[in-house]
Parts: sequence; C-alpha cells; structure tokens
Amino acid sequence: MPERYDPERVEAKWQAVWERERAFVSEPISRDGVAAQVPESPKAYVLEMLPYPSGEIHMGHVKNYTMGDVIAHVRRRQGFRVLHPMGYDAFGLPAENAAIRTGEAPGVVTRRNIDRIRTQIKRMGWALDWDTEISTCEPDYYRWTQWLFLRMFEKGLAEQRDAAVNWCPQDQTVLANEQVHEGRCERCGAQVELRQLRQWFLRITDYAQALLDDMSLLEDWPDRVITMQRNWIGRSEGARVRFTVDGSGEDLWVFTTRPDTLFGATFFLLAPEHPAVGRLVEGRPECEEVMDYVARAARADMAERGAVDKPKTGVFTGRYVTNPVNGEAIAIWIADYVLMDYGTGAIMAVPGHDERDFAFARAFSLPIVRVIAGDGEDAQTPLDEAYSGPGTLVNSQFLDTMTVADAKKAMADWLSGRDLGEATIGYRIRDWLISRQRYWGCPIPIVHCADCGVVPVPDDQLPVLLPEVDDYTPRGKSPIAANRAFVETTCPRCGGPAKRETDTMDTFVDSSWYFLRYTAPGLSSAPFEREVLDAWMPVDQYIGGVEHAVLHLLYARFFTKVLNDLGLLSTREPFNRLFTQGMITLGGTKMSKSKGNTVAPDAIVERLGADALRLYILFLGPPADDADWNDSGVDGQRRFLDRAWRVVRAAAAAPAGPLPSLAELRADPPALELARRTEQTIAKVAGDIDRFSFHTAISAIQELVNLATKGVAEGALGGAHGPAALAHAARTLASLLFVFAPHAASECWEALGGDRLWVEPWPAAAPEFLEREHVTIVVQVGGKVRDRIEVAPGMSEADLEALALSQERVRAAIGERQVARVIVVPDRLVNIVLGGAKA
RNA sequence: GCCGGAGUGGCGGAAUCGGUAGACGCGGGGGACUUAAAAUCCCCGGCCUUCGGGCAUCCGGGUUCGAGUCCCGGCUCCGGCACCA
Repeated sequence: MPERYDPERVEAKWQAVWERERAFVSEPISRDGVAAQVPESPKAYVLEMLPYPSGEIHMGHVKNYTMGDVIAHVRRRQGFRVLHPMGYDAFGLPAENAAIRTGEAPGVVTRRNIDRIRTQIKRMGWALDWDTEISTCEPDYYRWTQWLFLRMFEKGLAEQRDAAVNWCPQDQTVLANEQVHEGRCERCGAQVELRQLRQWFLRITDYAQALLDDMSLLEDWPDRVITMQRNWIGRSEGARVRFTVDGSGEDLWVFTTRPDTLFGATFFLLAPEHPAVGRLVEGRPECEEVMDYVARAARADMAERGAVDKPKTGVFTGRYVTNPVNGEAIAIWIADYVLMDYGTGAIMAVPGHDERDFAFARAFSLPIVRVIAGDGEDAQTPLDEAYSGPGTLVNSQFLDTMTVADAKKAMADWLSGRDLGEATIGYRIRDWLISRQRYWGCPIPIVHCADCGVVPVPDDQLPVLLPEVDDYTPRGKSPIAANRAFVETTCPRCGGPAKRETDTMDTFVDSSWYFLRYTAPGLSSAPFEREVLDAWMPVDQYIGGVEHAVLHLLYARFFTKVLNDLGLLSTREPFNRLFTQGMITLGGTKMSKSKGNTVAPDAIVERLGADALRLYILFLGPPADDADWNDSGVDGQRRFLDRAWRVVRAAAAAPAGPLPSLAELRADPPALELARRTEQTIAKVAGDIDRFSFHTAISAIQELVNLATKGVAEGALGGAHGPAALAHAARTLASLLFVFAPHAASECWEALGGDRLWVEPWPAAAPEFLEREHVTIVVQVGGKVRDRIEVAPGMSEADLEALALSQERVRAAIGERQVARVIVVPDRLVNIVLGGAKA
C-alpha cells in the first residue's frame, strides 16, 4: 500500500473495475426478445431527478446524485435488488436557443452535451446502471410519449380548445399556469400576456380531488411540498348559483364560497375575458366604453393586473341580472379583478362581506348591505369595512338568525330545490396547457383533416418524427410549421389531404413518465411491461429540488393516476418517499453561470478527487437546508481521507485475525475502547443514513478514525489484542466509508485483503460491544451540575442517591440547606432538590 | 395578507425520547518533528470572574426536580402562494 493516498490513480482504477464487471446493473429490466425474471429479493428503486443536459454538471447535481448513491449502496448491501438509473431530460429551450444563435441543430448540440455530462457523471463514481440510460429527445423514447398522449386523447383527457392562455412574448410560446410566477415566465422572466388561443390541454382538473386524496398514500413527503401542492390545487367548498340576465334571459353562473351572503349581493361582475361580455353590450351606448376597457385589460401584463394593492377599476355594462333569492335587479359591471380562469369568470359581489367587493363598491358608489352581524352588532350596525368574521345572518329573510355555517347549507338546499344552483367544490388548479410553439420538443401526434376534424395518428405510424428545419426561430408558431413535407399529409381516417399538428409538447410531459421507462429502456414493442414495471414501482426514494413541487412532482402524480386508471400499472402514486434537497450557494447566493459565481465540480475533482467532493457535499450540513460552499472545507475532507488511509495502512502493515471476544479484550483496555467505538460507529452510521443525516454519519466515521489514529500514534495498540482491534476498526472503517467515498474505501478494503466491497453485506453492530463499561452520572444540586461520577451501568437508584450525597463537592453545594427531594435517572443523573435552611 | 420552515461559538453545524450544550469539520492560537518550510501529529479555543463561581442556545413569560428541546406571547430571517370570489 503506497504511503500516500493518490485519488487520481485510485478513482480511475475502481471506475474501470465497476464498468468492466458491470457492478451496478439491475434485474429485472424489459428487453426486446428477452423474458424478464423477477428475483425473490426485496426491491429498492432509488431515483434522483434526471438532469437537463447542459453539458456541465453543477454542485446541485453532485449533492443530489451523491445522496441517492449512498442510499442505493446501502440498500444493495442490505440485500435489496436496486434500480438506480440515469437519463437526460433532453428536449427544451436552452438547446434550441443555442441553435438559434449558432445555426447548429438542437439535436447535435444536445447529443454533444450529453456526451460531456456523461463523462462528468462517470467521473463522480456514482453507482448507476448505465444499461438503462435514456434520453427523452430520442425517437425510441418520444415515440412512447406520443403513445401515452394518444391513450389520454382516447379517454378525453387530452383535448384542444380555445382558452385565454399565458403567452410569453420573449420565448414566443404559450406556458402552463405552473410555469408563470408573479406574472412572469419562470424560464426567461419576461412579463406574460393573456391571449385567446386554441391549444392542447391535459385534463389534470379531472384529477384534482384524487391528487388531494391520494396524498394519504404517500409514505414520506416533506410537509412543505404537500402544502404547496394542496394550495396549488386550491380546493374550496361553495355553491354554483344561476343568475338570469334581464331582457335576454341568458343564464350567468357564479361560483361562491359564501352562498349564505346571497341577500347581500348588490351587484354582479364579469371578467373582461368572459364570453358573454360582447353579447351583453352589443348595440348599446355602453358598448364602446366596455370594449375599450376589455381591450386595455387584455394588453395589461398579468403582474400589474394582479397586484393586490392596485385600485379597483371597472365599467358598467348598462345591463342587469336578477338576484335569484330576492328578485332584485342588480347591475352587471366588468372588472379586471375578476379572473376568467377561476370559477366561472363571473361573481356575485357582496361588498358588505368581501374586502375587494367593498373597495369596488366604494369606488363606484354602489350599495352595501349587511347580512352578517358579528359580536355586538345588529342588522343596522353600519359597515366601514367588509366583515368576514363569524356571526349570525341578518337582512336575509329565511336565513335570519342562522349561523354562517348553517346558512351556507340552508341556502345551498334552497337553491338546489328550485334548480337555481347547488353545493359544489371549486378548484384553483387549471388544466395543464401542454402545447408549445417551439421546435425542440415532442411532436403532438395529431392530424387535422378538413372532413374528419382532429384525428389521432395511429399507433403503428409512431413515432411522428421531429422534422429537420432550416430556421429554429419561433415566430408565434412552431418552426416545424415551415416544413411543408412534414405538415402536408393524408388523413389516417379518410385518406384525404390533411395537415399535421405543428405544436410540440411541454418538456414536463416527457419527464412525467421517464421513471417508468427505466424499466424498459429501448423496448420497441411497448413503453414498458406491466409485470416488470410492477416489480419496481413505486419509486422507493426520490430525491430532487423543491422547485418542482407544483411542476414535475404534480404532473408525474397525475400521469401515474391516469396510467393506473388505464390499467397500465398497479400503483396510484409514483414516488413513495420524497426528499427535497437544499441549494449549494456561494457567498449566500445561488450559484449561476450568468452571474459567474459558480464552483465547477470538475475543477474540485481534478484537484482533490471525487471522493473528497462527495464527502464534503454531504458533510456541509443537513441536506434539506441550503448550504454555502467553502473551499477549505473540501480540503478538510481530503485530509480526512488521508488520515483514514494512514489508519488502514497501519492495519495492513500488521496483519491480524478476527476481533477477539469481549471477555478477551477486557485484558487490553485500549483495544477494547477501539473495538467498542467501532461497533458504536456501525450502529450510528446506519441510523443516521436512514434519517438522511449524512453529515453526522460522516462525523461518526471521523471520530473512529481520530481514535484509531491516536491509538496508532501513541503506540497504545501494541498490547495483546491491539493489532486485531486495529484491523477490525480499519475493515469497518472501509466498509462504512464506502457508501460515501467508494473509490478510496474500495482501495482500502483491497489492501486489507478484501474483495468486492459493493457486494459485501452491510455491517451489523455486535450488541455486546454497545453496552458501556461505565457510565457518567451527572450530579445536579438544584438543577445545576455540581459533580460527575463514574459508575458501572445498572446501579440502583438508592445506591446512586447515596453515592451522590456522599460526594464532597455535592455536600459543599448543599451546605446548610435541607434536601427536599432527590430525582434519580438511572445511568444518567442525580438531581438533589433543596428545601429551605436546615432547621 | 395567508400557508410552511428556521434562529445555538469567529463560521458550517451536533445534542435522535425533557436529563453533561457546543460532537465533527472549517478558521484561529500554541507545541512536537525539521537546518528551514511544507506535510503530519498533539494540545487550547462561548462570555465574565474577586477563581468560590456567575451568565450563556433570538426576546419576554410559563410548565417541570430539570427546557436548545414542551406551552403562550413577541421579534427577525428564509421559502411558497397571493384581487382565487
């Protein structure tokens, strides 16, 4: 064994061994022409979110994949069959934007980037099954994305419809609701506009309740992700109420969570985008002013329009609706604070009990009526602000004197009895808009025929290949629309001339099912096989960034439920346990290439090795928290590997047999101490990894190394059993360290005479060594620590009390005062509670 | 505004069930080895102190023999959503 640890040589050596011996392949995997056999052993599907192949891995990837690697290694050595795959989320805007700049095809850019990122991933030494590698931009993958889209189309879950949608003027494409933050495109930051367009949607709203209900099936997800999804789905209980327009008799429906306040509805509001607006004002004197307001609302960007503190604006239509409960005619106004995409786009305004309606009523001098009386209020108490607290109904005929809760129910019953409405549930979540007017994505497998309408491409004509184009610049429609050979086709149904759909799919569609394809990479007959899929799903441990809480993590849950309903797989939820990691920052701010404040993993690996980086990234702190990068911290982990190496080297230089029994070791206290610490470390590391406390697991290994180092340096391990204890400590050290620093540990293991550490059973602590020889009893007087005494474990309470009271320092602390009580916690402490002065 | 989370040395953090606050690491100081340096190893590092001890886990209360940990009230910071009827 060389005197110095050389990471460059050692890491290259073991990476070559793993590749040559195909150390981390999984079974079963579906392959063409091969019948898969499901082994008996329990399974562990360990998955990290797949990377976008930008060409460079970053510290977030290092953290993500290293955590997964630890779990996968431990599970494998615990006897599980493990699936730990890797792939690339390869469609998307960055490659396309690069293509627009350079003229190079996105596919060329992407495949080159994949080659680069694969090299970097391999250099980290993660135990991945490279046989299952997938890339979402390849036809053998997106063929099945199209196939799944068609299954949804058949079930009415994919549909094309006109809607007011988010348009990003920078990226020249529509966006899903989930991809807009504070009125801005989450990708480029441009202010999003609303446009009325015909687009493809997946009906995720059909699954809103299931997405809430099935949260109970999840074994371990972070609270905040659950909360974010719950808020995003935004369930609220209320009622639908039908109002009828005076004159035309047209029905306008509203959704309200407060049907109890219906007698307080003094006016009626429509969103500017509401389809009834044009009809209402057509040919009326208000028409011009109303259409002008509508046009202005359409131009305003979403962030501005949505500002909470913005003064209320609106315009009167000159029309009225009848309030169904009291027959009153109330004015219809248009107001931009009413949103077309929530509820029905129309609301009954109850200014007495809704803050926004109150502000609107004040701004336009509309009537305000009290229908709820809070504590100490009655029907006449004036309202200087909207009251939304608890109380009893007033000015509300048959609801008067009821509580709010009772009145909600009574009104819902009253409405449904007269066919004027019903209790219903509203959701905030909107259908998932998946069409994109961009090039580098999965083509939507649909043909538009003048005679047959929207026609799905038959399965046997898949994949619809993404065609070559000359210019990737988006101009409001997908660049592939310019390729006539692609667009002009024949209708699969009638054989007549037809045009292909030219929108591509949101890349989040690609990543909504990739974790299923890992069980059948390259299978040409189906996206996956149910038997093999069921042998792996659900993912046992999923790890990734929290930024996907209401994007990928919601979409993947939706897909899984749809596929379950289609009978394609058995599980209702894709990810049984989820861990969301914190960011690695530099100087407290997010690392970003554009700001130039990044630390490249490559450079660290080159200087100190992958193992030091892997250790450091996990040692930084609790992995769920953000953590700040510190160069000298990695140096510290490199030094730790050197210390571990020296301990192993000392052990290898003095070969010894197995660890003697506890009884034999008692004759050699330094050896016994090391043996005990070794077993304690085994117990602690396993427990810490189970609770994702990698940094304390590494600390424990460091403590073991420190103790062994000290023993070697001081020559304390020269006794009868010293060499055996040292050898045992060194072997255990390598065994535990392996899951964090697999290269160095494999080399150490080999030097100690071991073979293939990655298949070596995970160590179990010998219980007899975990029992302590003696325990420190803390002696408190009046709750303050006054002394510490060493005793054998298991000493009786009476003996402990007597011993504590006999201590000189304790007696001094008690002084002249009286002992009122003595609390004894066996093996831990004695607390002497004092009363007053001695009589 | 609503929802979620967090406040512990110079720094990252530990204390898993209410029982020794500060493990492990970084940085700092001292020592050994060396002609010297690097590397390595060892030791010391919360604050105050009349050297008895006193005070210390964001602040103020409370429960308890005992609180970083539990309860109530505040402050600060981070994240998510936000005119959602």
